[in-house]
Amino acid sequence: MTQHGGLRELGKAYDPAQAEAHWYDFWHSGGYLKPVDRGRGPFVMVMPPPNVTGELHMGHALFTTVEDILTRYKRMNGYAALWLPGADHAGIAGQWVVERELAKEGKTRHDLGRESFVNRVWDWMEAYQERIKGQLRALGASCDWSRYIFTMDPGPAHAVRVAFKHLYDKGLIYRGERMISWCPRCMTALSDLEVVHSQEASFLWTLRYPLSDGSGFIDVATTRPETMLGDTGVAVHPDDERYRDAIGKHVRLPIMDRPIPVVGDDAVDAAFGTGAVKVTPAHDPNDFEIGRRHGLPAIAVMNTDGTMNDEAGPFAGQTILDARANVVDRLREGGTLIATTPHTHSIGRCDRCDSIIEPMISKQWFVNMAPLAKPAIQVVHDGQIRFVPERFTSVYLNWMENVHDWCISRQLWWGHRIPIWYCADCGAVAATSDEFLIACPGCGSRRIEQDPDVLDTWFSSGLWTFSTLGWPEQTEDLRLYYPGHVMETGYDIIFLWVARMIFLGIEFMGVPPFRDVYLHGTVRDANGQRMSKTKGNVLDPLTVTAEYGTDALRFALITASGPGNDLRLSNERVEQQRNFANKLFNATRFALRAIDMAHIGRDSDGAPLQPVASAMSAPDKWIVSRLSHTIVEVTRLTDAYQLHEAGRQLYEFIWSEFCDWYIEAAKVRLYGDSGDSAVPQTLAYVLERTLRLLHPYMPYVTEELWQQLPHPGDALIVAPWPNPGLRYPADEQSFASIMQAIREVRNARTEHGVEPGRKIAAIVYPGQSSSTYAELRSEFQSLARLDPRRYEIRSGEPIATDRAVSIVTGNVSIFLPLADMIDVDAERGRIEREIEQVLGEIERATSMLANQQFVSRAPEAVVAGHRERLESAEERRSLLEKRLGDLG
RNA sequence: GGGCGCGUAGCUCAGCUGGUUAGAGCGCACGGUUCACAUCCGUGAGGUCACUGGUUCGAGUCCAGUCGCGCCCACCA
Repeated sequence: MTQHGGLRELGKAYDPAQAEAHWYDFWHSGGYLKPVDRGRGPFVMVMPPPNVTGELHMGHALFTTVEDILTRYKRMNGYAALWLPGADHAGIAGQWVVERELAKEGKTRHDLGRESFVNRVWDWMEAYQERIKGQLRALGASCDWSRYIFTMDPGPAHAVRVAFKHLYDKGLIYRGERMISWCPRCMTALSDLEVVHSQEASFLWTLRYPLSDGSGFIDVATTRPETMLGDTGVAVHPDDERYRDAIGKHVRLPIMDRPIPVVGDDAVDAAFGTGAVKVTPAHDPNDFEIGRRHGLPAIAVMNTDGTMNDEAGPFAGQTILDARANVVDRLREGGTLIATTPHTHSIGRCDRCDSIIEPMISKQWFVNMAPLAKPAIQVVHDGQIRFVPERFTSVYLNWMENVHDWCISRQLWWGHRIPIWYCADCGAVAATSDEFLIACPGCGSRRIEQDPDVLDTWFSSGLWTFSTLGWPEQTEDLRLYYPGHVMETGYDIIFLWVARMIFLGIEFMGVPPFRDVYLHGTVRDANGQRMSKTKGNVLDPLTVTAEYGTDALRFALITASGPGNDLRLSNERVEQQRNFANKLFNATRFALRAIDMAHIGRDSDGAPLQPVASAMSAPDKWIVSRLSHTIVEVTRLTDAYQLHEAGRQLYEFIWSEFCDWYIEAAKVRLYGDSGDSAVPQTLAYVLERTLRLLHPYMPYVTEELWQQLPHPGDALIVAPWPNPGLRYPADEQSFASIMQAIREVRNARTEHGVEPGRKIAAIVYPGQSSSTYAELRSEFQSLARLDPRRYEIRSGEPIATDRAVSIVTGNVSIFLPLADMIDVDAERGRIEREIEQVLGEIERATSMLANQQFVSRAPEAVVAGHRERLESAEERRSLLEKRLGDLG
């Protein structure tokens, strides 16, 4: 094993573990993972930084695969490819994993205090960052480790403060008392996006509120009876006949026994429930708005920890759910509970901990979105940013056009501290880009205190495309690598992350941070279920990789489904791709034996020369031509982000065309006595380019094998992307026709029960294809397993041969005199069926060609194709009919 | 209440810009130990492309509608 590529012993089967350990080091230590200017300018992709909360999962394996393919592809195409890795401190999720650890020791973060708790989280982050780096390497990620960066590193932290101050100074960040989503378990405010809504079964309770003047009552329907303790009004639709007279009157709130007004408001749906709504401005976003319109006070009856407060009177101290039950009981006893109806409605839960979210009025920091959204909509509208697949464009626009202000403060300890300081003396509020403020900028007082809250983790993520490059410093990296080209991530974080990178990129850098947004789907298990630890259906990338190899996992992931679609992964699927890697490995072993014995010419770069056309026979030209075709297709598909389809075509080309047909045909000349051939040259040429083509998709096995072959340069990872070579249409066709004939002979053999090993006689009337059959005589003989002494190629019209199976393929007649194995009647039946088929073909083609519309409107080539087809079908029919006549 | 995706062989999915008789892998059936590979090779069976209508010379592919499944967004008590 040499440090610099070089020859390694190839075993009998591909051993991924050995190759992976060796080649990753080779790439890394060779400096190939850093961007190197090769004249085509930069290609930049910033990695979505994994949360440092644990192990990598299959979603990470998927994004690594896609991004690594794109990076390797661009690198081979001569771009200074920068794939910038990093990790995210994961705010609330990061805090939570450490809190859970503490819980095992019977402690809470409050037992430690803020400072030592944060230190504890840092310990976790440092340990797990190393793990995550190792896991990314194991997946073959060819990212630039010299630029690896963490969201809490000094650079990004400084960027966060500078960005905050800038937005604050510009009036785009403000502090206000608003209705926000509150998680009573995490004890923090959340943004709308961190609340997951789902339909859950519950009840609709109807409560009776008596009018204060004794003239009757109003029934209200609610899903949250416990909030009635904080009711400060009842709302009805102003046009609702039933309640029109009540507007302006008061009702007496049961239990709390206080008068609250009845108001008329358009927001009330007269058709729902009783048409009257209790109004709790402190605990419902709708009620908050209604209350504001009518000047109703907001009485908060809950604490931030999910219990009732003193305003809840007799229920103070109870949990919300207990209070609900008790309030309902109490109302029932008092006769004011009128009905309890089963009802499913939407419940919001915390994205992290699944607790039920409470809407609460709270003083928080917000980003004023309207001015930022405007240009972020524009750049997508005018095509500066493109989504792949395209359908996500409208998803993005729809969200951005209706975006609400973004609540960015979190009552957590772990994260970027809000860079705002309050002066105890003069009451000044000061934003700073420094880590600490010594004195109040207003009055010079030292009695200042920093806001205790931290920022939403996505605030720093939103700056990631430039904070990673040194911003706000005007670094060389920033100048060279901003804006980037592709942002690859999951469709589930379009709003959380992609949208925010776009408007923050525009705000701070003046131009959008990337051009193409490639979105991948979710990796599911074999049954289409989301993988989760509780379900126990998780496939761990490293376990799978250890068993089948990284290349196998990557290829399984990439070929499973296209961009934007979810995909199913199973061990069987990975195993299939392991087999593919092994197939390629063995094909190369085969080729190497032939190549080692031949003197293979090289071009000026060291790549094997294209074999001399005059020395090539049809199979050589066929495979070279097919390779050229595959290069064109894989290039086109990779450029179009159709990586799954590119992968499939590579699979087809390598397994079916190269291995099953070319190598099998090549053996005839290699092992035969035909003397010199272009086979070793062709093998070297085709294989070397094929490995280059496959390298982004299967980096390890290709590097391993390529190093064994004559090749240009030192490392496949930086070898030039192959240009399509020559096409040989005539040879492609002639070999394809021989392939078809071979298949038909094999078919006939199987149908007639000929033992696989037995060599049989054959008489071929090739007609116009005589030169093809003459040239490929040995290949045909060998692959169809014919007896050389009883294999004849005859000219002229086919002459009946008794007791023979007859095959008509193209315009060629083949007779297999199988004597006693032939049942004449069955043979006649078979031919009749074939004639029927051909007649159908003839009819279709004839009617199409008779159709004036078709002939005049369809493209020339399509019409010509049908003409040719008709011609050959006619010929085929006459051959078949003659044969039928001969059978008597 | 809006929006999106999916429905193609028993299963999982391709089919990219509409153009022969719709493909792959797995599974199934039959048969194979020749010196690249049994992690393999050969042959085969299997599909009214969810349904209805339309556009077109031509539709799995484009349009409209229907049915079924899934997802996203939205402050309907």
